[in-house]
Amino acid sequence: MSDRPGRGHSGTPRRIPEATVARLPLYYRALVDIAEHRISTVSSERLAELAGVNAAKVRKDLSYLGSYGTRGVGYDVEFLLHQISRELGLTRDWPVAIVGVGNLGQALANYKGFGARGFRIAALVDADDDKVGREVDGLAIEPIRALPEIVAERQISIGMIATPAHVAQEVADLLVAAGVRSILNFAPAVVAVPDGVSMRKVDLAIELQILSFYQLRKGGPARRRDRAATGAMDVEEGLEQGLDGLHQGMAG
Amino acid sequence: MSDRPGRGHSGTPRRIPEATVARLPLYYRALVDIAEHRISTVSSERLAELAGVNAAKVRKDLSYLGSYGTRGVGYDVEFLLHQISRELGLTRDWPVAIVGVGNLGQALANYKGFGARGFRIAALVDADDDKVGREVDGLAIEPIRALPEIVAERQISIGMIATPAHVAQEVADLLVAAGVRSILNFAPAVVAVPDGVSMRKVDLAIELQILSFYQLRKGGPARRRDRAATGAMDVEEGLEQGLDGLHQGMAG
DNA sequence: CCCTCCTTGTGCACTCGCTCACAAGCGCGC
DNA sequence: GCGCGCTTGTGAGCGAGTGCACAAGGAGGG
Repeated sequence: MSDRPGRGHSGTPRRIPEATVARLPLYYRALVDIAEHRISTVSSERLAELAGVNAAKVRKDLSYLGSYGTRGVGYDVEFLLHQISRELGLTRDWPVAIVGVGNLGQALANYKGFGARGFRIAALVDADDDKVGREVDGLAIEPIRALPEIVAERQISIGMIATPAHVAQEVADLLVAAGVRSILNFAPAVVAVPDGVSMRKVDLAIELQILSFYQLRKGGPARRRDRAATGAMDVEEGLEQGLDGLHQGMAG
Repeated sequence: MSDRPGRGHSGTPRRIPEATVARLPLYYRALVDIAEHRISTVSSERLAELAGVNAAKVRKDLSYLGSYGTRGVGYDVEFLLHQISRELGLTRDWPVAIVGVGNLGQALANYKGFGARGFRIAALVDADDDKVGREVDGLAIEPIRALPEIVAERQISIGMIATPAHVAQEVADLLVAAGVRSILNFAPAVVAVPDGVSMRKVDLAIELQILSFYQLRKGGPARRRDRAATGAMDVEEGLEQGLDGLHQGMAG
């Protein structure tokens, strides 16, 4: 791993395309799996398979980070894992605040998949005074008027909006005013943020509508279901053993 | 996504680009808002503003559906609403099955935003026999081995995977084998489906990692927070009234 | 009936991302 | 030491999506 050819400066080596950034977490996840199997080297082809993308894309994506592979051999799993972690900021602690502790907010607070990657729920905030003081997963719900102090004192960098749609913009404004620069919006509403603030949105209803669009073009929901010609029997034969596996594994 | 949008030549007037399909739900939502205000006509510019996109894009997107506008006037709100509803299949009933009734599955089952658009939770399925029989939001949890009958009898067309990652592929196979052709995957795992089955995924951890990537490039989480030069005071002045509004509106 | 105003619909140029194909380069065996 | 096989890294071509700018064309007033 000799130093990168070209500018070996502490800043960004190259500009990483947005599409690549969105795939880095997939590679990260695949690499964690591989590392757990005590495998020390992985090819772009194998990594592509595990991440559900194509091999050329993997190579090009990884080349944006630097020349971390060895021709004829592949990528060192641990080293690549470290590089991607560093690039994504997964070596740090990222305190997160959840605004709106309804169904979704509670589910997010209880979700165990975050902490492992360094995303730690550091605050639960709600405007409903009846909810304030209640605990969810060991964390007390706090009033939204305390947001500025909470954000400042706990160094909160990411805010999640899990409120009804009609207050999403107000909540976003409050988060921005408090100093939050990254927002993940779960409310089904268009939310604008000023320059310098990142916003991503997750909208379940939209995903369903996209699915229903394509399902319509397949013959609609009422049409008689004919087996897909390819692979139907394979899947069906795997059904029994699938059930066995599920009973052990699926904890919800 | 796995299925190519262009393949079915069953009477589609034009092929609608995938990017446009993904925006139709935004227009739909904006139009519903407009219709509630008793406004009968809307321009592409106004619609763009409400949907959070650019006006030329709105016009091009809508032109794929047909020439539904009137030059010099705009679009008829009710008519356009009807056309988009029809295109997205929102005039129909779409029974949905949720597999995996943990935190996320329960939150999805309780979420009220679906039914209004025709997406009705018709089944809750889990592999854990201790959960079977319990009710969530008035719907009993059923054993996963009953999935084939459930899907067939209730005409279920969409399946949501809300299980742990390591069983997501098995659950997807079971859904496909049972006849489901549209899947929304919430499990943080790569899931492959055969041709003819649509799959979309929602991964909260990935969204957070993307946010943290960009936040790192802004100066990182530990840096002292300096107010954004532009607009900071405006936002802050709006803070008090924002709180007032929130107390009335935010029900969580 | 015509003219003007307004907004739609779209041709065009540009950017971004994807895929292919292949040269470059590393390790290993002979 | 040398070639051989394997895998990376990347240049080039291509297709999708975006935004501009403008022609096309209703509506309404004079």
